[in-house]
Amino acid sequence: MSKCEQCIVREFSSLKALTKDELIKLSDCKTSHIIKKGDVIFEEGENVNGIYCIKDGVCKLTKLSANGKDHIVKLVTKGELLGQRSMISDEPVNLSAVALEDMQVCFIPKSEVMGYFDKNNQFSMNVMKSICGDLKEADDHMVNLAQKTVKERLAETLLYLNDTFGKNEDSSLKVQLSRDELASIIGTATESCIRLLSDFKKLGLIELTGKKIVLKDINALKKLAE
Amino acid sequence: MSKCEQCIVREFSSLKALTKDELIKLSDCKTSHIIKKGDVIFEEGENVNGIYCIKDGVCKLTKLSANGKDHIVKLVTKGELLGQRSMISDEPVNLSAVALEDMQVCFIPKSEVMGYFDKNNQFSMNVMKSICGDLKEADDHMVNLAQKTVKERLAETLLYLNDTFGKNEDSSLKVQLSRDELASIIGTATESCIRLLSDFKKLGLIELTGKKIVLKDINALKKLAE
DNA sequence: TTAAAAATATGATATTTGTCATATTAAATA
DNA sequence: TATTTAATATGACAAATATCATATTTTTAA
Repeated sequence: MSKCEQCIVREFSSLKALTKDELIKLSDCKTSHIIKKGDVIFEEGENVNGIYCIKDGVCKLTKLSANGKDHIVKLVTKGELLGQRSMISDEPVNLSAVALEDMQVCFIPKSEVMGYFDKNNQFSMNVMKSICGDLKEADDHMVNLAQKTVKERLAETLLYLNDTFGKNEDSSLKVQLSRDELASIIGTATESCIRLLSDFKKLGLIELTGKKIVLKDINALKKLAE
Repeated sequence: MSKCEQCIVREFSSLKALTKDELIKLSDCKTSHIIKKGDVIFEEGENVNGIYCIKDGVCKLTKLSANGKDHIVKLVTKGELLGQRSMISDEPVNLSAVALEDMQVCFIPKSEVMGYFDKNNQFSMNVMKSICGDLKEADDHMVNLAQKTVKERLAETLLYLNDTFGKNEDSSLKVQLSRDELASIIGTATESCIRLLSDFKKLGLIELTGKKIVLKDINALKKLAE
């Protein structure tokens, strides 16, 4: 079993506050998992009873809406934690987590994590800050959904994917989303999303090759996103 | 200066975890304020450096969008706290707070509150749970904005106002919002909001008398909201 | 490899929502 | 109270977006 001490998740997440002793104990109680693209890590309504550390890969957090469609609330990538809100609220998770690519994750049981809250104030503060960051992001996202047009949201989302997850060697966006998934981030019909991508292509803003998307004119996209 | 011990805010908020000693100290360092309807408590981008306790009244939390319109992210009422996220993140507030009716609030400086985090674990957990609740609410709200029609969102918002803030003796909604404010909760143009209210009235779902709104057919509204 | 299934693309059209113009009513204030 | 200003209301129209149909391409799996 791999040690937690040099893990990328420890480096970037709230877990960076853990002491040597806490890390050794953590190494013993965690379980490692390989998740295949498309696999469900947990589903809305489930009792997860712990948190997941993402060692590698990206997943989407989705919520089923009343009309039966999934909405993608957030993308989460390596170095980040999953399931904190649910653990703290002591409630079932309110979102589903599905792998967008092959992933490596570790699971830490709730009993272990709750101990850190009691004994390690810095850890508590880190978790709080991380959740506060999510909340601020959610507020921003909300206002965008309420006030911006679909075109603006698409441009913004493409820029976000570029900034957050970077590019492949062929300079296409690293995170590959289906048109359907892209539509469910920006909150529109799949056809509308496809149509706007075609428009962007015709305007020379992007290049489309199968699922691959290359951003050709970042400045123009920024203007479109306002 | 009034004591914090019997205050409604202490009863319902994270502050319920404070000890007798902490409460006595708190009574000394807090400042009380009367806020008039329409007054700004704080503005997006400001450094607040503490939290507000709402003893009485309701306020709106708004965020300016790129197109210059305000969006109402959340309504906050007596017994609740304001400014927690900003204080924990150590950032300017990301939302403005404006009184919807006359309010009584107390301000507790950051230095005082941060001390509780170090010494009182139950207080920390309470704050975390409260912010986690906000985050879950924000996720729900986000999906509604992305997936529901304006009509569905209006019906849902009317029901929410009824459930959360209750009715006056004349059975009209207690929180009085202008059509403009209502529109900026549901994320639509003021005229569209007005038009849909008229439709609801014609269908016998609500009654309109000036600013007053009476819900006549809750079940039909529930069906409309899905 | 080939057939079947799924994803992407595009046209035609309907519906929803926004915008602008203009009444009408209510509220503020001189 | 009278006058001004702001809020509410409604019509006419334009723009944005969704829906349905269908073609094309890509992916999956027999």
